[in-house]
Amino acid sequence: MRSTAKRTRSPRGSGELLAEEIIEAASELLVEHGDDAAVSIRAVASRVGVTPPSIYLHFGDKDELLDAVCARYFEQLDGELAAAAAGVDDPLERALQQGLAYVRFAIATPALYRIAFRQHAPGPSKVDQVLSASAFTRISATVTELAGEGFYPESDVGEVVLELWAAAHGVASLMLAKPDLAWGDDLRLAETLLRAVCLGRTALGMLGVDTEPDEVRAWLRDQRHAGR
Amino acid sequence: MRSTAKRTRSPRGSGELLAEEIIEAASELLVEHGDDAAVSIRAVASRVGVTPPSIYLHFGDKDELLDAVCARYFEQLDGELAAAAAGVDDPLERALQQGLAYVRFAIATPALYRIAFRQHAPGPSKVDQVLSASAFTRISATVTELAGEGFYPESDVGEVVLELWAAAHGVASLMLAKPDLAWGDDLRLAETLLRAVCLGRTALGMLGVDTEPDEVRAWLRDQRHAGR
DNA sequence: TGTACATCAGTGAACGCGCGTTCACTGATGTAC
DNA sequence: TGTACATCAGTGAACGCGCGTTCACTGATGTAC
Repeated sequence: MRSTAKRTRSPRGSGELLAEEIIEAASELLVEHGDDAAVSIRAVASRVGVTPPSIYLHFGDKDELLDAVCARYFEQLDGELAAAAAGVDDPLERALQQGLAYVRFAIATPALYRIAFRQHAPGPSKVDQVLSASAFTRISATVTELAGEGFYPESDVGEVVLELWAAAHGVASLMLAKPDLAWGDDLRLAETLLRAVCLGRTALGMLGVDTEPDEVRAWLRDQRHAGR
Repeated sequence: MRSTAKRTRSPRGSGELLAEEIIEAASELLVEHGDDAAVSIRAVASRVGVTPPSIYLHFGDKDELLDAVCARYFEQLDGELAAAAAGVDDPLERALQQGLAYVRFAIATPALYRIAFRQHAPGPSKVDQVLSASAFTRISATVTELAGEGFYPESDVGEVVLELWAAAHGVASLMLAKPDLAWGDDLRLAETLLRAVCLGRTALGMLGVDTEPDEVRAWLRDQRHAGR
């Protein structure tokens, strides 16, 4: 473990500086090694240029540090989503772009993404707070706008948000876990999937097709026979 | 770690028996503790009623053991998918049922599911072989049948399979990672998502709507205005 | 039928390692008088 | 202006632990003659 040059002692007022450096160092270790085994208290301390016990001046234990890393990661994700949405007026297109930005962000930082979704103790955590205050809210806003335009009933917004998230998460996560599958060169598959989630229910709903399997099937059969 | 009663020595011919017992013990540890940290060579050996070095008579190292556990898990998944498909004649309904069975299986065994998707060394592994020989093939068969009925062009089958898998994986994985979100009581959300993936592209395709964002948007606007 | 031997599933003890965390400590900096 | 003191960011050394893995070994079983 290459240790960095000795850092100069923080000024009196705030050790917040070191806390930031520690989070940064842990994130970098994850990005560079692509493996959470690379993140030990010792490795993080060494990269910051500080001794291991110093970490405990700023974080109660290792778990708290990892939580902070994830919280910061979700803040960055929110930034990416904001950037992807900037200047995109149509809410449908915006939902798509945000979904794609999500997938891009995830596959660019596999180890961080994986650790951000590690299981943690039940109950409210800092990570969940940050997440629901930023990225989640941003997606919700877009979907709410879609609902406002009549794409879905307002009461479906929460559900649609979860479906979009699940779709984006699914494709990103699976691409990371099984990179040898035929994903194609770009994110076209992700795009198709996200579009199906955004529009599928709308299209069916507008055509007056109920979501009951039997009715969907019957409708599709009719369509097929009519179309031939 | 409670150790089990001493087991009797395996008969001469095959130590395959112990290998099976070891895989089983490791799986049980994952299910019971819900945490991969609970699976150590020592813990597995102790549960089988054997000393740690015995494990190495059957598996080259810990990673090989975990691979075997995952391979077995995917075989079981295939069994679940088969059971879910049994007696369901309509391929659309079958795709839906298989997707739901996938989600149910995953959330019933969180730790196993998580470890089955851990990152492993690139290149062909036993896990991937098993997976592509069983569950993956089973889903492909259903989707191929859908294509045969005209739901998609044959050339889209591979893509649709990945989309279905990503959707099922996404919802399962996210439900496990963020159980506090508003998932509802049953798998209705998963069902809606899977249906959107199965039907969304079909519905749009049948209506002659191209998948280009602009055209989709225009079409939806028309629909909305016409419908009001 | 009896005996020497090969086989091989499993043992017992130990290895070195890196881990998270604790604790008494240092020493530079700011503050009170 | 000078001095004693409080503060507190960071140190150095060590703790106990459980881990994966190795290695020489045992002892029951089957086989050859």
